[in-house]
Amino acid sequence: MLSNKAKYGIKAVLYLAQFEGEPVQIAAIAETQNMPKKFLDAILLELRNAGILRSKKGKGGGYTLALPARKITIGQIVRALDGPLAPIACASRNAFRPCDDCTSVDLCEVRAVMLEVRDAIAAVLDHTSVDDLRHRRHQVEPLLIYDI
Amino acid sequence: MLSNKAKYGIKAVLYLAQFEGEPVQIAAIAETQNMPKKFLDAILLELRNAGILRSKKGKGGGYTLALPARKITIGQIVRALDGPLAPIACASRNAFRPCDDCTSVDLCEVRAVMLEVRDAIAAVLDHTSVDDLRHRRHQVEPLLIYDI
DNA sequence: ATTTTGTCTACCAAATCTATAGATTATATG
DNA sequence: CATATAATCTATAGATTTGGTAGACAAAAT
Repeated sequence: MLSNKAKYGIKAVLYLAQFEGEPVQIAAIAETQNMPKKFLDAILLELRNAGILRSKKGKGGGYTLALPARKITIGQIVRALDGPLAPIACASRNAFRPCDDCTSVDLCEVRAVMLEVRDAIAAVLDHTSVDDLRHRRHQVEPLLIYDI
Repeated sequence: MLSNKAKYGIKAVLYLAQFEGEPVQIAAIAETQNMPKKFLDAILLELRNAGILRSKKGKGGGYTLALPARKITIGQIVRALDGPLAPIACASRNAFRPCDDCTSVDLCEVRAVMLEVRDAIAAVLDHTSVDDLRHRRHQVEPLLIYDI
């Protein structure tokens, strides 16, 4: 599940990517992107602490990307704000934690599928950069094509 | 995110699949599978209402699969218990709902990636049946292979 | 020194998750 | 019919997470 926090975070980074290097203030992002300013405060701070953004205080300050847009993946942003991508902790590759009720981690069928799911999610999010997303054709295909 | 509810639900269905047609009582599932009985009560009821399980009251009663195990997918179970697979409502194909803060659904980049994610998740869960999972070799590959 | 802008600490309301308790209803069997 | 069995329904409740808000503080530019 993608929280509002992560959604705002992605949108904010996407917005920042438009201003190569030039600092943008929180207030400007909040207004143009339609997000609560104070909430965005905390989000941008987390992204800064994760090394995705850079900040500058005082007049003329604001936030910028800490890396080129093609080096920042959506996966990094989501992980920084929502934690591991895996649907369940025992299926996480970077933050594994066994279930309390599980007798055998290795034989758990639920874990087996959820590992596949986590890999499928990571395959998408870790291979989509902010730059990719910005230049993507987002033509929405008719829903019927995908309904099985 | 997979809730405990859905995890218990999958495990319970998997367990039921071992007893072709023969009713199994909630208490028996709860004990052998290490789940809170009363919680499981509610879960099995939901799965019954979703047409995945069948129940029989009274002596000799219990729960059975309502369909052959190869006709029940993990996707069905998860949807019945946790709702839509999509990470965000605007990216759901069966339960679409636009975001409050979104100005243009069609042009939203977040939605575009999340649609891909939802398809990736569904591809796994809708193509894995209870039967598949039961007979799967669940050898766990070394984690390193998948770390990119 | 003052203004601007990010940073930090605390707090809070609402929703969701994870159950639990207890009464009730249907079914099989003697 | 009486009884035991097992699912079902209703109600409630604690814990955690989500989605914020308020206000003081710190750094930088002018």
